[in-house]
Amino acid sequence: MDLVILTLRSSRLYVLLIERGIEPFQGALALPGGFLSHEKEDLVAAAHRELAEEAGLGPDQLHLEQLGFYGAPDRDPRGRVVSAAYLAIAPRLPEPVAGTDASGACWIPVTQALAGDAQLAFDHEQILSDGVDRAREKLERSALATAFCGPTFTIAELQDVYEAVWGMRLDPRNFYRKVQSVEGFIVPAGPTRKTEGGRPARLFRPGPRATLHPPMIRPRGQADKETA
Amino acid sequence: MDLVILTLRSSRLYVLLIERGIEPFQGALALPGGFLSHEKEDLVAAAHRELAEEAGLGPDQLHLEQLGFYGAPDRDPRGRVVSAAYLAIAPRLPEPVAGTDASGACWIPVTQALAGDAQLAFDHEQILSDGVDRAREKLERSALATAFCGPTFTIAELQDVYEAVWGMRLDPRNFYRKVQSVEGFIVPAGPTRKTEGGRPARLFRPGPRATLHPPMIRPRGQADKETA
DNA sequence: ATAACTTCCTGTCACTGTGACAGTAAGCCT
DNA sequence: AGGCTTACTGTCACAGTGACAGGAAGTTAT
Repeated sequence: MDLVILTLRSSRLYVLLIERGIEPFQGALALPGGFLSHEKEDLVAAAHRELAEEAGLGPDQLHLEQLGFYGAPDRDPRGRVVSAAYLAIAPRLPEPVAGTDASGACWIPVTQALAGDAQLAFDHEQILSDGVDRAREKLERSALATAFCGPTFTIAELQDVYEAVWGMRLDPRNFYRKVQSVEGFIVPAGPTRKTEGGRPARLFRPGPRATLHPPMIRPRGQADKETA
Repeated sequence: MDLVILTLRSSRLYVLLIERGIEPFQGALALPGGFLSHEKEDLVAAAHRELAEEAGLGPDQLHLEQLGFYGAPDRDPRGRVVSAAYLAIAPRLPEPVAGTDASGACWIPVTQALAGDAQLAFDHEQILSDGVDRAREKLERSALATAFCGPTFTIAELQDVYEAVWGMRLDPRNFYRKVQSVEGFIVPAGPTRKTEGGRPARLFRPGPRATLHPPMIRPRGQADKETA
């Protein structure tokens, strides 16, 4: 079982990778994962267990969904290993990795992990790519973006999520209009305010609606955020 | 491994089901499937093999994609069985099931299979429901609908696909405008014509474009086709 | 042949939602 | 008080859709 754990750090999309301590691919970076422990363990429960062990993440305030299964006969030199991949979205975390048992766990920018120069073990580059694609698509027509944020957030923070995952800049004014027009996407969280430099921003919570209608539109063929 | 094989028959969406000959769930309807035969067989190859055995469908002119894995500990009374589910879309077929080795294979309307009165084996009702949902979503932003048709088709036939899968009626004039405006979705297939009652219709082939921009819009909260 | 009928295809108009802008409001700092 | 930063509100043109009517091209009936 492999896990694609995504989060946001300083306006960039990061993935949790682990340096392998054993062969094959010793020393290379790989997605966290493992095998099923008990005979009667649920797959989702196993994913949550791995998530707690490797990243110290509890099952609350965390999005977890099936990504796919990867079963090419030659993906593992030891023989046929069919792996179930899960996609997890974690909110912003204060510290990279807290007390875990994994040796070399670290957050790596997705752009860097997929650049090609960082060789990932097995077919993990493909799995990571599929996971990021899934996240990009789900931002369009679901409220998944709120999973990247804490319990409350500002609209600017939410926009930051979209820009980091999609890798492009968005117009703040149109973004405000859009997220406010979709009823039930985000709801005001009291008159509370948080500040950081300029005028205080209103806080919001995730709303009851899970699907966005009409969907968020991802501009096509636009310049990458990195080049801006 | 389980297969959700969908097709269109007389403007309705059908799924291929098989009456189980052995316990557990003997006599109940189930999705076709099987276990991996050779140690080094690819998963997709295994799906194609099952597809040929159970439904007589070759790998050409057939859409096949991963659907998900189902691993609840109690899904099979014999113990933990993790199953990989595939979604297959087959074009209109002249006869239900040709010379296959499966005993009681038959096409069943999806509405009937999901009605609840037809108890499916294991968690196959859930898998089928997920497969139909996947197909519904992919019709919105991909050219998957052409997989339900033969090598050439009319626009009315394509609309039939959308109406059957979505379970709702669409306006033919707006549908014409929409599919023609998306460049590369469908391309004219010669000046050929086919007829059936009224004015002959132009024939089209699937175009090079796999994704639809802007996407096909599924009307929300509309009356079901069956009630019209 | 002509009319009726079927199905295929083309237009038109109002409205929703977006892209692309400028401008105001509300806090901090000097 | 002025300047700076960030948060928020409006306005206009345009693309795309929903909801209609009407013409085009065949078959069948009279």
